[in-house]
Amino acid sequence: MPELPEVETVVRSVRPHLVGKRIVAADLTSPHVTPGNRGALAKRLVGRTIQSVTRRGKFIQIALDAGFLTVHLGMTGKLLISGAVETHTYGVFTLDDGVLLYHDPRQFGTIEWSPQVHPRVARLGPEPLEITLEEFRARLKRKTKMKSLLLNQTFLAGVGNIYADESLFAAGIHPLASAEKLSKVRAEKLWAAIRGILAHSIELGGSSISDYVDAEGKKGWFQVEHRVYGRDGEACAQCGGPIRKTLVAQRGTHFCPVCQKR
DNA sequence: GACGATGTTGGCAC
DNA sequence: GGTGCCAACATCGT
Repeated sequence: MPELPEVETVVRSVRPHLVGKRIVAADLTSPHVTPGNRGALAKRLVGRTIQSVTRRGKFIQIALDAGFLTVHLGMTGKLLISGAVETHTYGVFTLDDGVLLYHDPRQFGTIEWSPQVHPRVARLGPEPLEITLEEFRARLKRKTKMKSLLLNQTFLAGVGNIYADESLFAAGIHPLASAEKLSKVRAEKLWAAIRGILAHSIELGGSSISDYVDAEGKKGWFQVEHRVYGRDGEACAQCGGPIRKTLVAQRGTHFCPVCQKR
């Protein structure tokens, strides 16, 4: 589900319900989502006050008056500020005013506490909406395929499968194109495409592919703007030829063989 | 019912 | 530092 625009949307929707609230109870029930001693984690959280909720890459950082609660939604994670406890609800945070639920059928997501900024967050590359063109170009100097590089969170933080495919299409770059051989002009096109697409998606509340919703249960609408992702066999919006789907870096990769050159 | 695919990441072998 | 492959897990479509 969640790439940068979806996580940003979740953060914006959950923030006003959390900041300033105190955690009075935490019920954690998945060894995958909350590895280690869950009882000890719950105990550590009780009594803490939430100071801020921010996004870094695809991570949600909840700053407490002692340490950080870092949430990654994995493929199917959801944070909800209301609703019932269901089969795949693996976190229930009772607040002095309200509740925060974590729901994650596949349990690829994680909720972890750390005294400082989480090491997984510390390792992330720059934010795509903040990086300068100069720095972006400098970071392209790697012997790898563009699709793989865009998925690498140490290159840029927050781009996933959907936005990698959409950005490459918008810039007219083949997913297998070599990163280090990208021309100056095409590098700038890609830099601008990533920014434009992520920003536009945030405006539309992200992409709701299967059942993605924000913390208040609202769907996003950027999926209707997808030009290649999930459009295998459909006509390309630019040339009318068929969009193709292949496998790159073990991930389904959608592109237009006519509009995207290596 | 079996099989393959799904928005993510990490570990392993090479 | 790369790539390729597999792993975690549940659900849905063919």
